[in-house]
Amino acid sequence: MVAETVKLVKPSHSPQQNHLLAALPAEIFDRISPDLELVAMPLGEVLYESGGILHHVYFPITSIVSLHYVMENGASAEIAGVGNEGVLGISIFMGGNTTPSQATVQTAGYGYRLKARVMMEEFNRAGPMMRLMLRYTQALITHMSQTAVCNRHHSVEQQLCRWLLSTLDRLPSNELTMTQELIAGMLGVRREGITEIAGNLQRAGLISYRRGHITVLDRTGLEKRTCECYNVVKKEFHRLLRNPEAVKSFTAKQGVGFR
Amino acid sequence: MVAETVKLVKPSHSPQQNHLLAALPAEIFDRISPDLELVAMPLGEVLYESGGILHHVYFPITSIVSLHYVMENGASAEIAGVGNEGVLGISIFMGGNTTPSQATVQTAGYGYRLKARVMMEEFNRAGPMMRLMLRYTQALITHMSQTAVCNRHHSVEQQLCRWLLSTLDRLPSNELTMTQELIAGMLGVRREGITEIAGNLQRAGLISYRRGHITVLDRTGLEKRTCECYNVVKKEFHRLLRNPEAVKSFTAKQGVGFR
DNA sequence: TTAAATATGTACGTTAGCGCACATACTATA
DNA sequence: TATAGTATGTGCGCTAACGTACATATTTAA
Repeated sequence: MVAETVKLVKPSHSPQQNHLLAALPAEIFDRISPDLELVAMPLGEVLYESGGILHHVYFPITSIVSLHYVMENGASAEIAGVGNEGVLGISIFMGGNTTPSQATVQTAGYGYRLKARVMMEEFNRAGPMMRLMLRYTQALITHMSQTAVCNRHHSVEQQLCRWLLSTLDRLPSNELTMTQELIAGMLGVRREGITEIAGNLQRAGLISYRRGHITVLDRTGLEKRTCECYNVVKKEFHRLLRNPEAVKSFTAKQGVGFR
Repeated sequence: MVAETVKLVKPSHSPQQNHLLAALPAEIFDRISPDLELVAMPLGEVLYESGGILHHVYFPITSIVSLHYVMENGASAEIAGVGNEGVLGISIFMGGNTTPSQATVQTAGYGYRLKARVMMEEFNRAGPMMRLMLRYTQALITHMSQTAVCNRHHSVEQQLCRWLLSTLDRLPSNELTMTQELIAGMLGVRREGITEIAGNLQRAGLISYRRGHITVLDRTGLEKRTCECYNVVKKEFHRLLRNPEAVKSFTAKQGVGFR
């Protein structure tokens, strides 16, 4: 009873909060778990620079990281976001050890990291860890592809709704701590554009916000205003990482949670 | 002498024309080569539909295939192009066996295909074939990422130049057989826009074209007009698939050609 | 040789989003 | 509680790209 109270007051972090780690068969999880290192991931921290060598893979649990590319003129655009459903540093096992894109913490929080060497040892067993990582990478490819299409064809309003929804999917509450300036940077659009659209959404009763905080009031309403891209990506993550059939192929135990 | 003439008149197709196949160590190539099937890939052929199950991987040699997503309203946009430097059907080994995107032949030609089962047998040896495929996938991820960024920030003229250059990189001559309508479809823009820009490029002496054919006259000129994306992707392919260090890790013999 | 189909050219009004210049409001710290 | 720093609001002209509607070439098939 006492222990339970303590848990409630100070909920301890657990690797299981990351859906990929949670999906590993016990045997594998136990093998890597001594090497899992809980790390704080403060807002703005750069996990890896463009072209920089990666030393760890990161499994976010309460943080969200943005994969983006910074152009020569300083402008940038998000390629994909990664939260508790995923992992950062795929180029470690895919090969090359570095990418032209950058990874920056977009929502502060915690995550677990694993030394590149440890990940590679496990990956090279060519077992469940490898299959899980490749499946996640395939899902990430869908995410990136859809971002490309979305950037081409959809309005900033649709994209903002999509971004809000997918960020929400990775958070425990319905409040995001995020300035409009930061969101504009993610989407690669003007801050003023976000201000205007956020105002519209607020007037429509879908969100409410104050300086640096956005609360989603009507999720369904946002889903109505966003483009098909949100659902395409969500369904594909679900299919690849939770679907029973898919899961059977890498572990007989359980799938990867994805709300 | 006679044989040589015959060769010149009717140059036979060879799996080595695909840079990935050419990069495989002899032992592995010999093992899969009986299963490599030369196939014609006519313009417009759909290699796989959105959501359709893949039965083969395709290694283009003279053809170019466009990976694109078709939206609910029928509009579409290219995510990446794949020619003799690559392979189609990565979701076979990445997992999931299907993707929301579609693959359509954009430039008619030939390619070799391999049954999914054969590819998987080789991939599952977790040797050079696996590492080569993962490295290629990593390069493709960069390509897709850059497409997303490019769609967000760069002008249609820059994107057209980029598209012409990367298509040229996969062809033996400097002439593309391609209507403006098709190009517009690839880029996901209006046909009239392409007409106008192509006119500009022609007046500037960079290209010349007639109904369904475009000849690049001044490659350097196009490179000056395109955005950084072209070079980012090109360098990354080179680094991942030709760089000696990279190559050493999957074969002691040779790298993957990429002009 | 003609007709039909397809490809390219041109024009014109519309619009989403940009760049810039500020005004206003909130928040933290002195 | 003043002040500086940061976030948000608003307006305005500008431009790239869009949608639409045709005109004019060029190729293929009848």
